[in-house]
Amino acid sequence: MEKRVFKDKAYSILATMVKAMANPHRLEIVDLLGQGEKTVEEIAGETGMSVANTSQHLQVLKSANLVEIRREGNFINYKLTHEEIYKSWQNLRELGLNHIAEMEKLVKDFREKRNSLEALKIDELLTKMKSKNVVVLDIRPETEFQNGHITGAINIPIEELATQLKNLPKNKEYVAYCRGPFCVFADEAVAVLNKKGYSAKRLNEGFPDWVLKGLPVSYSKAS
Amino acid sequence: MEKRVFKDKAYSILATMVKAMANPHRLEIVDLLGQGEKTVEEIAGETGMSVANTSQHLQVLKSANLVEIRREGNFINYKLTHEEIYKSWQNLRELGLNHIAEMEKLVKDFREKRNSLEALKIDELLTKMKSKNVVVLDIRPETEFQNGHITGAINIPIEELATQLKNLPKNKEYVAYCRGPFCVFADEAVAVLNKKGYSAKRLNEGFPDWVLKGLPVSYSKAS
DNA sequence: AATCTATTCAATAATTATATTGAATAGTTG
DNA sequence: CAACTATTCAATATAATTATTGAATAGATT
Repeated sequence: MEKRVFKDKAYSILATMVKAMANPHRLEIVDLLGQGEKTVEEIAGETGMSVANTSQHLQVLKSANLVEIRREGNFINYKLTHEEIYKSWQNLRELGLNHIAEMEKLVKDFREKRNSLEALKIDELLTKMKSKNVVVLDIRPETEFQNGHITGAINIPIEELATQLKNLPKNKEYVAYCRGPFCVFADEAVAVLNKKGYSAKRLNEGFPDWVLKGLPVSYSKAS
Repeated sequence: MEKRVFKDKAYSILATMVKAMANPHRLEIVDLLGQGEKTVEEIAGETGMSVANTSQHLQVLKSANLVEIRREGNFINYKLTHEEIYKSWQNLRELGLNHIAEMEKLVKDFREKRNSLEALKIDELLTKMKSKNVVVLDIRPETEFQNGHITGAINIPIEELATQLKNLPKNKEYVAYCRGPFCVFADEAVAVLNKKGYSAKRLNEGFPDWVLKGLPVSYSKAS
């Protein structure tokens, strides 16, 4: 095969894969599936899209082999085909967060209103976990927590936070995390906690980022 | 700002960036600019595109802040705005190379014909460089070599290989590298060397990958 | 200032991507 | 097997992407 033909094919194959990611909805789906498998309906619900549109975007991801399905009764569960796919997304996400001014401003404005601007990096949390009496809060839905969570974290889904406050002593330091930098459960939790007089910050990254760093993870069986 | 609005904006900003990469020609340009800055004409020449089309694609990359320009007389030099951009490309490239069957087959077929299938990884080259009498050949054009190369490598641009053979002893082991996995200078060099009875393999990765690993690099001034 | 040169722009045509709607399908449940 | 449910498909309209052509521009050279 000739040189130029080879290159054209190589870059085309890769561009096809990149194109499959090059859409806001599909990036959000990839981000969401970093938590584990989800049904079409769940994905539609989380992303605010219609089911038909969600399905169509999932087909695009599936054609590019970025996601695969597992049938379970009437439901079809989608998941990422490889962990590396989340890694690539994470990489692109960091590129945007670090170098697109518009992106920085968007996150800053959003977090300022929720007192969650002063966020911790994973490395900073690790230091705190060793030396301080810090409580790590997982603000994701219960099923995602059961699927895997930071070892030592306690699960308080955002809707339960208000009623759980009475069990949280005020003399501790709180770090809230959820799915990733664009997951706002943690921001909402920090807003509530700070308002009630707690010392709370959010973790910049989310659970999948913790996993990719090879840090300790625990699971809990559904009851 | 409302939750959904925030997410829509965040994923849209990132999708705009990813879209800027989601094209075979633009991926090739990003790959090429990993070697350092190039003029529009040079990029057009290397990629086999018309100058007008190249310019148009460069505008797309520039709008996304992936590349920036430096004027020099009549010429405009394009370069990547950040090293992380190459890193993201590298990441996507590896994803494709490892998980797209079509991609694996393409590379395998191409290299089999050139006896360059048995390629070394950077880590393997490092081991060899310590213990063996290996000669590292940089097959890129002279200007790219001068801009930075693997410390200890000698530069033999592909057109000069035939005439330089007389200076290469046959009792050594040769490892040829160029720009990256899709750069075929190294494959061509390996094909020539093996045909002439040398023991030669190509390096899987290219010079930018060596740099991103933080390995030793040398420069040479233009004469 | 006139000419030259590298690059960009504008207009076009062809192709591809997207969201919406409602119908079709495949598997489950009664 | 009929009814149901989750998902996919097909058709449509609108919008975005791409390569080509030739003209325009901005800076350098004479």
